[in-house]
Amino acid sequence: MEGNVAQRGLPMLEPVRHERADAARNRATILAAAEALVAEHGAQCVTMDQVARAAGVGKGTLFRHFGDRCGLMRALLDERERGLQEGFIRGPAPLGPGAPARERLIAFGERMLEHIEVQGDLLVAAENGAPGERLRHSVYAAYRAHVTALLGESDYEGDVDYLADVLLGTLVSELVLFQRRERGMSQAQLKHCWGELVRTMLPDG
Amino acid sequence: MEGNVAQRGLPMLEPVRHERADAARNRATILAAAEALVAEHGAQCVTMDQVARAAGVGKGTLFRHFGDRCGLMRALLDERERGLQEGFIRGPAPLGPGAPARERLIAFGERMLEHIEVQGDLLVAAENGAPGERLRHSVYAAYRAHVTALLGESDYEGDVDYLADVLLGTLVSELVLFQRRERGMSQAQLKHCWGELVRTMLPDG
DNA sequence: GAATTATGCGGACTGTGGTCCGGATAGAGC
DNA sequence: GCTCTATCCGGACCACAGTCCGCATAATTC
Repeated sequence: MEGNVAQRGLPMLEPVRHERADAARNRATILAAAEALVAEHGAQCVTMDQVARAAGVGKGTLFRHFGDRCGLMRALLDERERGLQEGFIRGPAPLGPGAPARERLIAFGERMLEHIEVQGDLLVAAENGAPGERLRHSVYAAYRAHVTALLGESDYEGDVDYLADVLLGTLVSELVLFQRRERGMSQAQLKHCWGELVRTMLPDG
Repeated sequence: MEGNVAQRGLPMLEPVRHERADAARNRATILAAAEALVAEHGAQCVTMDQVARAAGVGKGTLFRHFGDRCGLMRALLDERERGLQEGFIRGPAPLGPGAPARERLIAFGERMLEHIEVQGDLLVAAENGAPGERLRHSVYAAYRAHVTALLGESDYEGDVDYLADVLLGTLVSELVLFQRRERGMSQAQLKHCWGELVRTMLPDG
């Protein structure tokens, strides 16, 4: 697990002893097997036993590497999620720096909606853990920090931390998928509504 | 289960055959047992087997009456939740009719925050079901209809259905409990932020 | 390359939510 | 009261997430 933490770029106090070669091999095998199974059956329908069997690995190995089901799903999302964050932090405007905060925020939401469009079921599976776990997790913290920073740049006068939670609540994958699939809203509509929402909250720039 | 539906006041096409006496007795016994267990151990720590044993009833009975764990939790919340809805619909202003839409909306959120304060864990347990189930459920639909109606009364120009989801997303018990317990926000702070949020979205009355 | 140790492995095991179905029984009709 | 049937009951059963621990082995040290 520590090896994994190191790979994810999370803070660490001292060099983590590198993972044993067989462990690294197993992690890769598991991820590949899980990815294939998810692609074939959908994230909701893949069981941990299936993944273990497909990877030719014991269940214990699976859980030691990824902690729990959500951890495995997050690991599958990890690469693409890091790509997202790159775009927010260092990518071209309006997503990245260079545009006014309001435009960046709108672009952020639109990007997230696209992400949900593609990774929806996986996101739901990854967020579907113990109560509050989603909010405690570093991915949420990163998004929140980004939104909070943008709100701080703007001339919004209220509590930016609170508003960040409000805005991110709008982009919860469970909700967005519901709006898309069961309320029949198009992605364009959702993007438009998001834009209007942000414009209403941040009237100028 | 149909008997339950009738009790809850949901739409029904024709008179539901009344529930057998033993079934009604069992439902009451189960609810009493569940309430006691939840009061003692907290909703998260109560298992369905425990409830069945405490009620002196088979597991099958439990699940036939309440569908699943969330259903049982919802049933425990039911009475108080109906009280809430009464207050919104027919209670005194500013919660009920008589006040301007914006004031009613603010009062609505404050009332919900108080509800979460008291029933938090039970609410989380009740919402913690299959993905999207929460949103599909009639309780959410009722809240949403109420908020949508209030927004419709106001002079808000955007998509009121979308805004209703946004506002209700702010009042998700998982999020509120996180803000209260792990972010150290007071209830007064949350109420204040909610009020500011609504005032920002609906600048005039 | 032998000995030692930390790390990883596997799969049996547990706890829990949820299903199923043979048997019991309340209530209706007589 | 007797019969009949729709409804309900109970608990054995299943699926799945997650744990545990004795065994295997990669890495390290000499």
